[in-house]
This record gives sequence, C-alpha cells and structure tokens, in this order.
Amino acid sequence: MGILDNLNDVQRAAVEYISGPSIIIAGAGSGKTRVITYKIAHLINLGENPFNIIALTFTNKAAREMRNRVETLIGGTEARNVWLGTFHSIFARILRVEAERLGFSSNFTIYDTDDSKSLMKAILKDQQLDDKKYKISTVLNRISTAKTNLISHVEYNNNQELMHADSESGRPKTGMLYTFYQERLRKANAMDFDDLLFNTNILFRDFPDILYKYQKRFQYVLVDEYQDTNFAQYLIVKKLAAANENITVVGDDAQSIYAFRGANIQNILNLEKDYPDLKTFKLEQNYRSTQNIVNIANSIINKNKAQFKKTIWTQNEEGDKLKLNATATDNEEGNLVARQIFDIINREKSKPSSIAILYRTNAQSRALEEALRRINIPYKIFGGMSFYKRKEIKDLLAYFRLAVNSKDEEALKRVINYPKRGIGDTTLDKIKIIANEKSLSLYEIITSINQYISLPQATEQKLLNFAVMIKASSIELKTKNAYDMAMQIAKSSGILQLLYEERNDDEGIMRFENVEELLNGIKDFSESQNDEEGSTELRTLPQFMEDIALYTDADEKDKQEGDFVSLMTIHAAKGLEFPYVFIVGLEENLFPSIMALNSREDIEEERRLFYVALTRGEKQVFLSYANTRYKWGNLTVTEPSRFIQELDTNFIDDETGLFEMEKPSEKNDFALERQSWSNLPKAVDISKNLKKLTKTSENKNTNIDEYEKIQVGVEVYHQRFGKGKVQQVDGIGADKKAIVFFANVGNKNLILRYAKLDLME
DNA sequence: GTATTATCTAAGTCT
DNA sequence: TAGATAATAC
Repeated sequence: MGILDNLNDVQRAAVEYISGPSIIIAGAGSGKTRVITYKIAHLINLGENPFNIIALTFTNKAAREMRNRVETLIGGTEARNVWLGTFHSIFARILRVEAERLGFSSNFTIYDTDDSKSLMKAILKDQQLDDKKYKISTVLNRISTAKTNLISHVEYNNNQELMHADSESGRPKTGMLYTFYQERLRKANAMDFDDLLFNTNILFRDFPDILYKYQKRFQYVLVDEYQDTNFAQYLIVKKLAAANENITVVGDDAQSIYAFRGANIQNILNLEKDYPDLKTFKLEQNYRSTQNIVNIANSIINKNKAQFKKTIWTQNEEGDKLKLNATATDNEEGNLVARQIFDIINREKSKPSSIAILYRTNAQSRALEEALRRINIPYKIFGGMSFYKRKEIKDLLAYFRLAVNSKDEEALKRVINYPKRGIGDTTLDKIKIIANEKSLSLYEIITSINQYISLPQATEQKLLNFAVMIKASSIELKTKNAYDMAMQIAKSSGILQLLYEERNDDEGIMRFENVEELLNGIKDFSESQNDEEGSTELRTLPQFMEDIALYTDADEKDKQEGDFVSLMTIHAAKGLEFPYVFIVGLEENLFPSIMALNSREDIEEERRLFYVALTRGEKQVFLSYANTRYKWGNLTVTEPSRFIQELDTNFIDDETGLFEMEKPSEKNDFALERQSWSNLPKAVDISKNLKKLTKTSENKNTNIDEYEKIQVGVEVYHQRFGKGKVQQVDGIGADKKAIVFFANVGNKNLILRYAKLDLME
C-alpha cells in the first residue's frame, strides 16, 4: 500500500528519516516538494498528531499546494490541522494570540511596503529632512536590514559601526528615523513585514513560557526553500526546534535568489554547527527537464564560485536544443516571441498554459503583452499592478482597516477626505501636530477634537461625523459576516455611491467593477467553510483582512484557472515549471541588472537567477535579446548579456540566417498580421554571429532621418491609434512634433520621439 | 478647500 | 514614459 513506493531511494530515505535533524539539498526539478509533502503525510500515517507539525514556506501558493498534496496523499481532513503556511502568516497568527505581551493589541494592522513608504515620508517631513538626501527606499532598506538581523532601533543607535556608516553616507540621522518609525508603528498598532519576524524573535527571547508552549506543540519542524531564510527566520526555526531537534530543511543553494532581501546561504552551514549529527540527503536526479536543458543549466551554474558540490543529471530524453534569437528592438522581440508561441500552439497542439515568458523586470512585460494581444494569444501577467494595489481597492480596504484598527494611521490619512468631505490638508496638519505632541493616534485626537483645539464649528462637525462613521463600522465586526460588514462600510463611507456616479468612461466603469469584484470575493469568503472541522462558523471581516494582508501577486495564479500564457518575473517563477519557457531580455545592464554589477556576489546571484529561469523549462527553452530597447522613454542601444557567452554552444540550436533576413520594422509586423502565419520565418539562432550583431548599429529603425520623412500629407501608422495622416509639423529632429489625424480618434498632437510613428508605403 | 495644469523625477528582484 | 507633486486659478 505504501505511498513511499512512489519515491526513489534517496527521496525515500529522506522521508523516512524522521527523528533528528536533517537537510535535504534538492537540485532543480528533483522532487523537493514531493519529499516534504510525503514526509508530512508519512508522519501523519505513522500516527503523529497533525497539530504537532509545522511546515514553513515562503509563498502562500507553495503552502496551499503542499496542503493539497498532503490531503491527497492521506485522504480525509487531518491535513488541515498541520500548521502549514508562510513564515509571515504563521508568525502573524502567533503574534495575534500573544500581542498583549508585546504591547500591541491583537487587531494590529500589517503595513505593506506602500504604507511603510508613506509613513517614512511623513516622518521625513516632520523632521524637515531632505528626501533627496534621505531617500525613502534607502532609509527603509537600512531599517529592514537591521530588523532582519535582529538589531532593534535602540541597538542601532548605540552601534558605533552603523552610526559611522550612516554619517559616511551622508545620512547620520538614519538611526533616529528608525526610532521614529518604530514609535509611529506602535502608535498605529501596526507592524511591517519585518516586524512579524522581529517581534516573534522578541517574543521567544523575552517570554520563555511562550517559547516553551510552541516548542511543545511543534514536535516536527519542516522548512521549505531554506536557502532563502534570513537571520531572523533562521533563529526562529532554531528556537522552535531546539527542544525536539526534529527539524527538516529543504533547499538548493543554486537557487538562492533573495540575498538582496537578507537571505543568507550561510544558514545552511550554520545548521551543521547547530546540529552536529545533522543528516544530509542530496537529491540530484532531475525529473523535470530534458538533457539539453539540464546540461546547459549546469554549464551556467558552474561558472559560480560559491556553491556546494552537486551534480544534477537526468534520465529524460535529450530534447530539442535551446533556441537563441536576437531582434532589432524590444517590440520586435515581443513580436518574435508571440510568433514562436503561435507556432507552438498550432504546430505542437500545445495549450497556452504550457508556456511561460520570463523576464528580469516587470517593465519588460509591456512589449510582450502588446505583441500577444495583437495576435490574440490569451495571456496573464503576474505581478506588476496587482488587483490589491489598485487605488479604488486600496481605498475601500483602508475603510475596512480602520474599522478593524482605528489607530491605523496610513489608512486614516488615505480616506479621511475621500470621498470629499471637506477635511483638507490644513485641518489634517493641525491634527497631526497635536497627535505628535500627545503621542496619540490621529483617530484618538479626532474623537475628542474639542479637547485639544478649537476649529470652526463646521470643520469640527465634519471630523466628528467621520469618527462616528468609523466607530459605527467597528461595532458589529465580530457579529456580522464579512460580506454584510463590507457592504455596510462601502455604503456608509460613500465610496460605492461615488464610484457608481463616476462610471462615465472606461476607467470609471472598470473602477466600479473592480470594487464589485472585491465585494464578490468577500461574499465568497463569507460563505466558504471555515478551516476548522468544516464548521459553519461566522467568517468575519477581520479574518478576511488577515487573509489578504499577506496576499501577494504570485498567489493570483491558482485563483484564476484558465488557459493562458504566463508572463512573470523570474523571481515569481521560482518553484513553477512549464513545458515551454521563454527567457527574454538577455542584455547587459538588464540581465544581469545594472544594479548588480558591483560585486562578484551580486553577479553570482544574477547567474543563479538565470539558472532558476532555465530550469523552469521541461521541454524547450527559448532565449532572446534585443539590440535596442526603450528605457524611460529613450531608445538605448544594448549589448548581449554576458550570460549568453557562458552558454555551452553544444546545447544551442545553431541554425543561422537572421542576418540575411530583412529586418522587419513595426509597420511590416502590422502587415504580417494579415498574412498566413505558417509562412513566417522560423526562429533562428545567431550564436555564431554574436559579435557581428553587437557591432551592427544600423539596425535601429527609429532615427533622426526617419523624422525628416514625416511631412504634411504623409500617411503614418501609430501603434495605438492606427493609420493616420499628418496635418501639421513643428520643430526639428528628435524634438519634432506633428499633428496627425486618425480615423478613430481624430487629431492628435504627437512628439515624434515618443510616438514612434511608422511611414505607410 | 478643490480642480486643473505644469513640472519634476524615477526607472529591480518581493514576503 | 508615467506617476507624483507642486503651482496656479477658481
């Protein structure tokens, strides 16, 4: 009967090793998730209580997948009781229970990155510090690094080295800002992402009884993607496992791509020191990819100095060679990729969902998106502007946040005058000053405003009305279900009405629909079964807010089933696999990123990222780069990535011919749309001609000479507006402007440099 | 206090 | 380019 029969020898040994510390070094595609889920299932089958098992992941998606797999393996509902979740969500859960000990109340808000930025901005303004010198992201990075390494604001300010470094970099007041930042968070009853880990550590450090409680509960500790843990996470895990030492960690140093966020590969080495009898298992057989992909990925990762010895191999078929392509522009890269995808779907009869396009930065998605849309290939972009980052959604959520935690300052600032209720900056500034003086939250000042300051009667009344509304929506939070509560707030705040009235253009309609979608989502949430024992316990708004506070872009993946091509960053693709993978934008300064050229360590992380990208592919991988690319509105000439030179050419398709091909310009692509797709040139390889291509700069199809051809009466083509006729021109060279009449949209005033017009012939 | 317009500035990966 | 902010008029 044994489920263990589905495992190979090493996997099985790792699963069966249940008492004592172990580390599983798992190469890409070697069945890492399989081992960890089988181990949980195995423990439960052996009679261990699911309540005594904790499994930590980095993404909700990984957690959900793991839970599903365990449930399938053991059947029944027992798996529900395993503490299985992300570091952040599990410890947020624990912190809510123990909040009082740390001086928070259990309804604390979790600030996201935007909240943190906005708070820091307010602090800089208060302190009258120049936000050019004190760049918000730099200051917050500093604070985040400190928290990750468990350095409190007090310790920070007493640390000579840190203070010195801050003076040297021209930001001597960073430590002070850290202190203010923490004070403001506390006043708002809020924690940021790093606090969830930092405060858990404080909790375990200062309250041995609490630590003991959780040590006793968690007899078995399992950690996924261990190479991505930072010091704070390492220490939490170490403390939890200290009593029983039944700890299992799974990781792959070659896939460590979060060092920028404090992840430390050293944690793997530390493990050997902490547990001298640590048992190591190495999973080296890849079940995912073809030999060509595995081989080329190995050839890349071997260029890194910092790595543990391991040899990934596969018994899979040799497969197709990788294809490498270059195009003249980023838009053409998009067109080429779209064409190749079209080909795969039609010739190979593959589903769009078997294909992924991976890129280094979110900004690259645009050209790809346009190309796919043009030839009607269904796609979905992950990351970037996610649903929960939209303004209208954040606005409504801010009201919910206020209802749950009225001290939440970022939420209050966001909506106190939205919809407009005549409470402007002047009034708010006065309130802020008093709040600072009295060290109270804005809401607390507003509720008894007449105690502190005399304002015009009308203003005072507006403030009190606002406070009453918030108060009213907080009263029934625990007795009403999430949907009823959300609906009530959406109405009483006036947001629903306002968005309803603003549906006078496409964007307005979209905004209203988004809010409807949110409310529908909350309805589903309210009606869904509670996790615990299938009871129909009331599901409340605070519970919903807890759910989405740690919700990320990557999590949208499983929500939306469907058949589409996936577009995402390589970071977001970690842990996923696709039969066909396109890796685009292989250019110096883009991949590797321009920010990562300073040190060997940074470059090696980029190389690991490339390794992760390559190993997502099951059947075939396509690589490409463009010779020119629009960056912040300017056309820049680019160079092929150094990683291309590092590829072992034995595994790359060596057809050439790109240079004999006519360089298609955008207008040609437009014409191609109506052409039969089967006649299109096959994807070709240019690896032999890299140098030649690099030096060929006349590829650029947008240059000054082109502008001169734009004259009155000339017919042009615009990407968005379509065909048009030039009515008037003004200026010279790159600054030239033209008024163009388009059939669809009428006259448009265009700056040629940006409009990227093509001539019609 | 609000709406509109002009100007500036940033541009990386994310729990 | 686009989003945020400052300046301006109402």
